[in-house]
Amino acid sequence: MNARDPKLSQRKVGSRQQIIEAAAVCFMKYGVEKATMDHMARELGSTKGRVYHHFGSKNEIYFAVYREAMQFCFDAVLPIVDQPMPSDKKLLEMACAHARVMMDTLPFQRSIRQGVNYYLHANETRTDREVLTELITRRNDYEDLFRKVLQEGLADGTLSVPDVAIAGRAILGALNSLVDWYRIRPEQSRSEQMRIADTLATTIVRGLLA
Amino acid sequence: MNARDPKLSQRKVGSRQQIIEAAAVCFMKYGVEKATMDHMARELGSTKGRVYHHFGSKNEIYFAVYREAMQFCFDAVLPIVDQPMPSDKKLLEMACAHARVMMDTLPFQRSIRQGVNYYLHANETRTDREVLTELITRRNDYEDLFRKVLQEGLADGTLSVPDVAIAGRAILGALNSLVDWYRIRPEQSRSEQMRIADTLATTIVRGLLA
DNA sequence: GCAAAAACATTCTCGTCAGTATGTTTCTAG
DNA sequence: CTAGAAACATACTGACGAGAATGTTTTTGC
Repeated sequence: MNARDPKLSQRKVGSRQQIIEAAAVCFMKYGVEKATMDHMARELGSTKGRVYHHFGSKNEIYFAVYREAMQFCFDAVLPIVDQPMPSDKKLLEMACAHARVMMDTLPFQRSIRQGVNYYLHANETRTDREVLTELITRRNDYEDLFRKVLQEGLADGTLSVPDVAIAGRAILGALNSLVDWYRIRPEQSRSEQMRIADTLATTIVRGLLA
Repeated sequence: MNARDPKLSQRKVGSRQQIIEAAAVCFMKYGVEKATMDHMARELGSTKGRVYHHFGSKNEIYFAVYREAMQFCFDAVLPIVDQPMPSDKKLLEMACAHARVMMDTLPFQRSIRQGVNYYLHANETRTDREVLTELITRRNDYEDLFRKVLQEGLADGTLSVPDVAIAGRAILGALNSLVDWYRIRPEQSRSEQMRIADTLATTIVRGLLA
């Protein structure tokens, strides 16, 4: 499973990371709530003790998964935002990048989309709620990237929508739906994956009319 | 809560229906998994006994909620499908109707979107799995309504998409996202609700380009 | 008006799972 | 080589919730 890294300055970090990935897989496999600490441990070929050594609670793990999921998104989309480009083209590229991230990091994205609602109504501790709202804020910042480009598009005349907020929801709704219906198929080539992302993004941006 | 119906020819049916509605509300309020039988009973101003008199298990209730949620969708969209109309216009109307149903029956729709993943990986009984796959089939039939109109639109030249399956996913993904971000506001007028549905549907169909 | 059946209430059991306590191994510094 | 700390493993507990068992009331057929 883990190649013995001789330069283990931080064995700890590596182990933590392994746990986060195993958790994401379990969240996807069993559902966020049904996934137990023992599931994660087994996924790691290990035991609960290890998990609780690095994380204080199941919530804490979920939050870590959430944080990383969002990071994946930012890493993929932010570089595009910074490029000088007509807004319509930029939006298309961002949408495409987002779609690709959804597929590439499916366990993470699936987890956070399942879990938010769960953790929202839970009677967590004060700090838990604080962390959660922080993460939601971060997600909001991410979605703002799309809304901002829409706004720019209205200004420079390359885009046209009746309502930026609703259009933003539509875009992300369509893109995020990938985590519900996309299934990883081993025989599916990378280029086929790209085609799906591209087709989806294009369809959303240019609409359905002839 | 419930207006005493003097013409209680079927008290049973009424009681069952009450339970289903209460369950939907609880599923939304607490999340599908966290919602307990006691929650539902309390929502009804009653006890678990009543619930278990009408339903054999929590799963059974969830399935009933699912069934009804789908029925709402069919009832809203099927009449439009049968009307003679250019495909582009028909698609727009269907999308708009679907959006309205999402808002009007929010507790139901939210419940089923949360729960599917949950119940998918669960180690239910044989019949539970059968019922679930039947419901999923039904949902698929529903989504086919949209794909079929897309296909028609390709034929009659009013619509144009690179991939019908993906376009269908995009439409429904965008529309269904409503249950995630739409919040019922008492001060919000019905017409404002309609505007949201209309704007969303229009945005999806005609795209974002200027 | 009266059985008996349906509708509902109350109490208990039993399994599950997050979290804890404590034991054991592996690393690291001196 | 060795003490102590970090990284794990193992065994346990405590709470909670689904569903069953059982008791009580209300409805309906005759």
